[in-house]
Amino acid sequence: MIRFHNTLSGKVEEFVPIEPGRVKLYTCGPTVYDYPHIGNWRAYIFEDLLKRFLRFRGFDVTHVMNITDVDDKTIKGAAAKGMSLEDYTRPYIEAFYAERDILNALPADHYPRATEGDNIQGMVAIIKSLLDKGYAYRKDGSVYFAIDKFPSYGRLSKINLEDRRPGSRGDADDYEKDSVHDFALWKAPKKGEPVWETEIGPGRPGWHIECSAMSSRFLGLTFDIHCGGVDNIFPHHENEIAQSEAANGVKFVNYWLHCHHLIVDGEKMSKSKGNFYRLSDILAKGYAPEEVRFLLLSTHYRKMINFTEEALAQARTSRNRIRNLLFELRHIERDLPPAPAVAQAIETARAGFASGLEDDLNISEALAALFELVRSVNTVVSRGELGREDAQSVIDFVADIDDKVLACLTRDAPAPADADTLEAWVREKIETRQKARAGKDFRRADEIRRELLEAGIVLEDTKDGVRWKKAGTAKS
RNA sequence: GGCGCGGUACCCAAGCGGCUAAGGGAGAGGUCUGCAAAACCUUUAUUCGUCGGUUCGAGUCCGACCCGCGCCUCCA
Repeated sequence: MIRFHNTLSGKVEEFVPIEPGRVKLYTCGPTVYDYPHIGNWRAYIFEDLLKRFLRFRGFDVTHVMNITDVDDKTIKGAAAKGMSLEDYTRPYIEAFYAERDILNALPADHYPRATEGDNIQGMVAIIKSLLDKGYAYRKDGSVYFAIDKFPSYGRLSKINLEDRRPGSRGDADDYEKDSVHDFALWKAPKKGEPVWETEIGPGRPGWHIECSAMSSRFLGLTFDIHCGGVDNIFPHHENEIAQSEAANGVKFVNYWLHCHHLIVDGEKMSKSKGNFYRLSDILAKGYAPEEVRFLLLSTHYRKMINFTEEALAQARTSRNRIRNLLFELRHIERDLPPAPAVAQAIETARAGFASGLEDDLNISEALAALFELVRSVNTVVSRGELGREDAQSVIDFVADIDDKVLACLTRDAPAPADADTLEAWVREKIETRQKARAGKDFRRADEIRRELLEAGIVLEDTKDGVRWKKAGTAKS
């Protein structure tokens, strides 16, 4: 049984899709006024884990992620550079796709942009329906949603509007509304802003309406899962529910999953504090993308991650424990009959891994199952009792869950163009060192080993000869 | 003020009513090794922020309190 924490109920619930075997998933994507930061990736990697797990369990997942390319920030940014919205947002969209691939997140099936194709028309249709039904009203060319017409407003965020602290609302809009809590569906034209001529008049969409329109376009009026960061619960997702359910008269989303924030060195990431990181900043420190992904993945999605250099280092050593086993297994050549204990250990790990993730994506439990396999297999290896066949079974199992779910264990960086010359150079060094060792010239042998280490090559002297691997790529 | 999250070993982190409190890192001792690396074995919380309560039995449920944090305005 798969269970997820549903923000709507505040509880962990059994997951039952609308249509057996299929999951319709919508995740709030980037607002492309700037490059994505590592906190954004926490959310997208959580969503990737969710999607991969559902596919792992055999569901056919349709995933839609919107790209917000028209809002206050993109308009302002484009205006400041004297560019069109499209030209202004393009590099950020491209960076988002590029980083997604670097972090090995699966692409969504659709990435609708708000300004693209008929999307604005879709939004207008909902707004029109809301006006017809009396949920929305016009004011000075703008259209607002009247939240007092929608009694269940606040159900998702558990916000009682009467309790909201007076004076803290800091209305950023320059528009007049009947009630301060009402939100804009459609914004009247302003100088220097893009304008769409539509049935409800000229203007541009409010922020929330795009998700209502674009989710329904691909997933239907009611769909299974909607994700985002906790900060989206209010007002964004609350407003989406109000708009969609008022307009359509049916439930909008069955399961709302929200991930917690990532903080850096114990503090919220912000540009003014100077603790604002992009993926490229982390990679520049010498960490591999897979190590970053492992860290983002290895903390439960509803728990805050404290992103620190130490956490990154721990993610690396932790991940290396698994990779060291795979390295070891690839060198096993003995032919021994398969040990029943190994097959048993693999099955235990497979079951533990799956049941951990089934329980609201309990990644700690899933990884613990994997690490228990690592230890038990290492034990057999250290006794020299593991044969080639068993080794391959373990490799296949790890490759399988990595390929389908974790996506950060077995994939190696592409070999550099000069891989062959590197290989030859290392072989030559090892040979020289072996001669030195044979002549008990350990000082010379250690020198060579140190030289290789500085080049990022780790040597291991084993009974069956010397072997080498690339070290972690961090500078220290 | 309202809503919500968290406080489990040196660090990260599961467990959420009942066998000896998962797992990873780090530390200590041992094995292997010329020395390393990797790995294995042993070891590191009579105790789960504090104080009460419920219970035959509580990190696990209830209440109060202390500490840290997020949201309530754009934000993953």
